[in-house]
Amino acid sequence: MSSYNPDTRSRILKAALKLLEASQGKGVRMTDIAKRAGITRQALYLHFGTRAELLIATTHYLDDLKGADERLVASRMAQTGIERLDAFIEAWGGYIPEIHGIAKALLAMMDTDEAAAQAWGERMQDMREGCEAAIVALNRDDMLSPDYSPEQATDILWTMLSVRNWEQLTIECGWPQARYIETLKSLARRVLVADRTPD
Amino acid sequence: MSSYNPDTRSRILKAALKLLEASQGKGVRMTDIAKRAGITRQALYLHFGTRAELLIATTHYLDDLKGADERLVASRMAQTGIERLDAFIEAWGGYIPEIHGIAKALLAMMDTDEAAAQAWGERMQDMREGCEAAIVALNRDDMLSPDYSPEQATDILWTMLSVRNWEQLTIECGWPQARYIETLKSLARRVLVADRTPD
DNA sequence: CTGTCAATTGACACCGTGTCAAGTGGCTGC
DNA sequence: GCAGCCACTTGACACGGTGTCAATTGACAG
Repeated sequence: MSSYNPDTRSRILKAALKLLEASQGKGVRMTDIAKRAGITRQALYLHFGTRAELLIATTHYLDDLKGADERLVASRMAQTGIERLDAFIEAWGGYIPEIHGIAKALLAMMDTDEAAAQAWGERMQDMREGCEAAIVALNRDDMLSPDYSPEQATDILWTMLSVRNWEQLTIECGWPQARYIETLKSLARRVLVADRTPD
Repeated sequence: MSSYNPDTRSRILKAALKLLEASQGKGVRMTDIAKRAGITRQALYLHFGTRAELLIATTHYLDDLKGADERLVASRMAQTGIERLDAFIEAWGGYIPEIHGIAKALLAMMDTDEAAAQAWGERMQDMREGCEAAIVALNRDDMLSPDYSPEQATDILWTMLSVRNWEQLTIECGWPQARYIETLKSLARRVLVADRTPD
């Protein structure tokens, strides 16, 4: 279902990636990808059954390329809960711009395409686990705000770190990436970390 | 361009609204709306030039119906900055579920349709003004966190209150509406209001 | 020399939006 | 009572994008 000439296959993935990055995920058609990969549109379907399948494969390709797992796993090395929270925000927040194009394309298909919705959902679930791990670490250190249960805190962190929010702050509000990261770290602390006022 | 039989026109708007609400904005075609309004698809185009135009008209119809302006303006009556922040979050946060269906449909068109993008952008700009007013009031009371400029604070509040975030928390995380409102109020305070620890 | 197989060419179906031309039926004014 | 207007209908079609199919080409392998 996906193992013809491996050379062509990765040429397709590269083409898809480039186009999606360049156009921020908007208006990239099968024809365009084929053209850029130097094959015909129909040949695309010899490698990927549907547009959604190709897009999903592209995200995995990107993950490998950028070492997504390594980055996120690294954030688990941090000692204290707070360090871990910071490290996770840096890792994920720094990864968003890299996946933004493809993420947007997938996001746009979600409403109409079941497979796309599921694939994106899975990725978001993975990301959520990172949030949860940070919250658990915070809680272990007795530093989680008493206002929220670990689950609620996870929901909040997960929502704060959504791709849409990154889009809104950096693209719509014009924040530089560095400010995005710094502000999100500060926001997360204010919201999730217990006040240590009396000490 | 939009003034034939006013009866039919509002029947169309009602139909569009019902369908968009019922289906959360997903998969509502011109045919469906026409059918529900009791006319043909082609007749729709006698009243609204394009799907985007119809959707936009539907949002205005909804605003009138629900008294959107009144609600949001009411939040400006509050005395202190903090009251105003709370009032605004309650007003807007309470309005989101009502517009969610149509908002999602419009949101989905944004990538492909210039007019839809612009219309949604304008609405979000209006909403942003509400955020800004609350921030300014907070600042006037000397209660705005020194960590953020009024503009940055507005960006943050505006992003926190996005429809997408509401969707994620209520629909994906399963939060009841009341919890959404309460949590967002508490979040906004923690983030935007200056610490009054020493007194 | 034959078979295999990736890829090509060209055609077509499906869907949803938007357009057009000709027809229908009701109400209005003279 | 009929002429004309006008909202709406019917039916057809174009367009763009995805997905499918059949027949063909050309390379390489045994």
